[in-house]
Amino acid sequence: MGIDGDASNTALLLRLGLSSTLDSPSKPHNYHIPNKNPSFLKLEATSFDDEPSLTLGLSGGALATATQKVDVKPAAASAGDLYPQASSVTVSAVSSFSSGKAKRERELSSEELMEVEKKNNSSRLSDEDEEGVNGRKKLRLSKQQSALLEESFKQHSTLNPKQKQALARQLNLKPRQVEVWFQNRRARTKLKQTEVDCELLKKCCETLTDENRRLQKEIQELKALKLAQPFYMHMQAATLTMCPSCEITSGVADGKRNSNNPFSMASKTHHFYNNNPLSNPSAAC
DNA sequence: AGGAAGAATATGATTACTTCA
DNA sequence: TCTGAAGTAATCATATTCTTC
Repeated sequence: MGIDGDASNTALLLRLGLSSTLDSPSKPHNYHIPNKNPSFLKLEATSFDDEPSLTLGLSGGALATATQKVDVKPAAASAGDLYPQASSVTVSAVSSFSSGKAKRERELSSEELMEVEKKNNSSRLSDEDEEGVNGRKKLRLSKQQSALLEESFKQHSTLNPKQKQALARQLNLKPRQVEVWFQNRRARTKLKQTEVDCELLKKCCETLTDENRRLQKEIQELKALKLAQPFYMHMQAATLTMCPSCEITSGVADGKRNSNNPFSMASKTHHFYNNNPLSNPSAAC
């Protein structure tokens, strides 16, 4: 897939390049291509038809002065020998202007490339050489590598460049691979956490549903009680006015008020809910 | 054969730094 | 010299692809 994408980009850019004059790019230094917007790229490239700084000759190095990225290209090509999955090497002159590839080629610069070349005889190299350049080859991390990565991840879920380099050296991997591993690891962690949160919310939802059901039932019971209220209110008024221990004298008035407000829980609780007015009227006190 | 795991890739956003008018 | 705009590079999150088991 990635290769197809590269191919299409290549076709586009080559076409644009050929439509331009290949010599003397007039804006070699400041030319900027928004690598995240192909349509914009096309527009801008055509609008600069007479200033063809986008002519990325397939011969490679033709526009070596165009950008810093192009300077990296020969090194990237050598790295491509090591890492066949980076098949974009064949179109590196073009793809170096697209975000992902450009980044990777950037990463293969300087000391890393030296390191990569040092590793020419590593076991991984022989494996990848055998795989050829078609399609990407999936690396299988060894248990030791995974353990060390996990250990490192426990300490810090993100790496600074030095840590990344050191870890890559230690693991005999590319810094990019370490970076990718950490990115994926963070993503997996987040996914796991999301799943845990989801489970938690489900349980919470179930609890609330139960609670809601219980409260609905209670409402039904209260409504049923309310139907019988005239009888109870009558009793209540009489009882309250005669409460011997509290000597509540406002019973009648309160009783009237409460009868107008059947949801007055304080009075209801006092007289109906917590106590049986029929058995012991003064117990609530 | 089909699914899961996970490595790799693509893409967009953000930030810091540099350059230049 | 200061400043703001534009360009560049690095890094991250996220989504997706694709290989391997």
